[in-house]
Amino acid sequence: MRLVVAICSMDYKGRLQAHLPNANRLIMVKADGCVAIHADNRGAYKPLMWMNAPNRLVETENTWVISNPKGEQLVITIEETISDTSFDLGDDPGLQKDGVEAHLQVLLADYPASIEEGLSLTRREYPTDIGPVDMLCRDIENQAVAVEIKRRGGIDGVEQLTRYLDFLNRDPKLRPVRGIFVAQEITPQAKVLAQDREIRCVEVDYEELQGIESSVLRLF
Amino acid sequence: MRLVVAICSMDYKGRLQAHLPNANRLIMVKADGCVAIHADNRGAYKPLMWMNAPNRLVETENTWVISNPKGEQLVITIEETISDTSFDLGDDPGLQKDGVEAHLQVLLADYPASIEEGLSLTRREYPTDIGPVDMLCRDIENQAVAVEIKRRGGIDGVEQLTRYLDFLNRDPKLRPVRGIFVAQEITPQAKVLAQDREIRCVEVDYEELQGIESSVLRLF
DNA sequence: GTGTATATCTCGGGG
DNA sequence: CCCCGAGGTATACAC
Repeated sequence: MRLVVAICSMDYKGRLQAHLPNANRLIMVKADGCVAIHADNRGAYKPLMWMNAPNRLVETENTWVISNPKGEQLVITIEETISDTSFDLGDDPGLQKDGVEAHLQVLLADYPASIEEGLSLTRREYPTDIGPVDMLCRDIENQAVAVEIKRRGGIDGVEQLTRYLDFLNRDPKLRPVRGIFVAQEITPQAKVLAQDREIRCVEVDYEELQGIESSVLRLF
Repeated sequence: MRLVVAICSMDYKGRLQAHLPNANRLIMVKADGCVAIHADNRGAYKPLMWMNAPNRLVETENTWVISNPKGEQLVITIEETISDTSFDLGDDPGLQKDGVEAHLQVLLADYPASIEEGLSLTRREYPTDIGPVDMLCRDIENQAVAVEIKRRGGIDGVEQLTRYLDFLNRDPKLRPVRGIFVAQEITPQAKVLAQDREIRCVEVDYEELQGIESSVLRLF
């Protein structure tokens, strides 16, 4: 990784056009050739500009031209270099996550009854023409139930489930299919929209589910 | 901006839990207190871990604890510091963009006929109970037309326009309102969904529109 | 502050 | 390869 601190201006032309006037910034060039430019006041997450690998970096006197195969181009004009250092960091093992939607899905698939009494799982990621439903279940009356799971439930999640229901209800073997929208928290607007579509909303407690999981594990 | 290259491990606990094993990485601490960690092989855009400002950084012998008011916490354990430098970059003027959806909207608002012959603009950002439609127009037959504009048109955009149409069609002064989905490119699935909802799809050429704009400007 | 829409979103998975 | 869905999404903007 090469770290260059320099007074520079630059232009990006590709998916849009953007220009950065002259200022002091950090230019980060990673081992794989990708480039990111950061300033001191624009947040930790998003670079001011960037170019993902693979790309070609041509460096002349005071101009860097970075091009990628998709036709995007970043041109950096360096007025003054404050610092220019390089480090060999080696490969990063990457991170281990816990608590995302995928895990919430696993927990709920193990204990569908925590969504609704008598609910039993038919299949996870049940495929439709328009994409997979998180869970397809049968309720206590043996009616098909499509379950969409989100960490945070918003309008878009209700729309998604509505699409799935639309397609699932075209299948005579399943029809009629109703929907349950499950999330750790659901916005009021999403609840209103769900009610309008006759979709049930269920808010679940992630840590409580984990508690059930671990207490069951403790039994075996 | 402080740049620390170090062999370190770290744990984030907040919206989820994540762990990064020991490895050589760059820790970037910006003037506003935000922190980002980058490796040499994980892309230019997204940090391995980060903490947005505002937050509090407590640094002891070989442990950094970064906490924010929302209760998120990042703990970095430093095994060996390779480099530790600081730079005063000053404020960044920020970037100037061209070619995003907002600009596409301006161009289309100036030349609604480029969407469909005889189309005329009633109002941009026409408000509905559920949010503003990009453009409300009248067609050559004087029928109301809701136009949703995207740079790249996907399923979500069709859903959005469908919601607006649903509400607009409750207004007796407008009814019946039809929809046009406008984008530089539209995905096949979005076209299928749009056709299913009787929404017309129009793909426009941004550079061509700019050409019209500049040639008109040249006349005055 | 919450909610909604955008982003050069990025990133990963499946057809 | 494109499309879709998720993200500790971040970020801007309206209510």
